[in-house]
Amino acid sequence: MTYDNAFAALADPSRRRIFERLRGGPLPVARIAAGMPISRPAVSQHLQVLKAAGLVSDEAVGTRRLYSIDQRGLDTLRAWLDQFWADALQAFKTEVERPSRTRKGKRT
Amino acid sequence: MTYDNAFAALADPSRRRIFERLRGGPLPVARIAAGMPISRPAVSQHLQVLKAAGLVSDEAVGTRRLYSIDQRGLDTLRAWLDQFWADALQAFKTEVERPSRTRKGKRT
DNA sequence: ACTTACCGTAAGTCATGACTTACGATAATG
DNA sequence: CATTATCGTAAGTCATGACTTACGGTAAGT
Repeated sequence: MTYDNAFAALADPSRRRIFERLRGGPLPVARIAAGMPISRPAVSQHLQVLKAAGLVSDEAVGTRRLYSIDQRGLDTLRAWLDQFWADALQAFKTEVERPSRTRKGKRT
Repeated sequence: MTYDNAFAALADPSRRRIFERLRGGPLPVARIAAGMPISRPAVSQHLQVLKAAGLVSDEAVGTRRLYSIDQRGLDTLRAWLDQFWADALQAFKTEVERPSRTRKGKRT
């Protein structure tokens, strides 16, 4: 249950952009920072936050450091959402089944 | 594509707690604020943020205001996550299929 | 009509965190 | 061995946003 960090991590636009950039596969830090409007140290700090949230993993390769997406964080988020999704369906179903003569019409 | 707001909204612990509290069905503001360590106006502000993110919807009932979970926000988040999930799988598969004779060994 | 209940908004305070520049550490290169 | 490349960390600045109290506005109750 570390979706606290996961949500907090993905709340920042720069961090989401970094994360999306890793979709194509592992990348070194300088490579990630290349297409971004912020400095390389800033990217490093963001990567640390993403790593702490279990969203990315790093691997030292020579003097470089390859970062890649870690599925564990994604799975955690998905589990949280799915739980909510099921509950929402349940609530909706309950409301629909109720006759509700005096209810105000809810659009779609 | 408003997952910007959705992630930012769920990044706050108080807001997640409010959101989780609505799993059981619609609730008035005072009722939500009852079990929380923050003031009622604070809860109102949080609800506004959640509403702007498409995560909750409100309905005026007399002098009260019932807030309930809006699936649209959840669907948006899920779509974003699923897209990532598919890409991660794709990248993994590609890497495995590559012979990689001159590659430096990647542990598992 | 007056009072009470329930809620949103305004204004102001204060902590968090997203940046920057500067520096040090390690590995490849010649 | 000296140099260069790549990166993480430290320290400091500055904006954002999460709270509070105070207030006004509408609907229900008597």
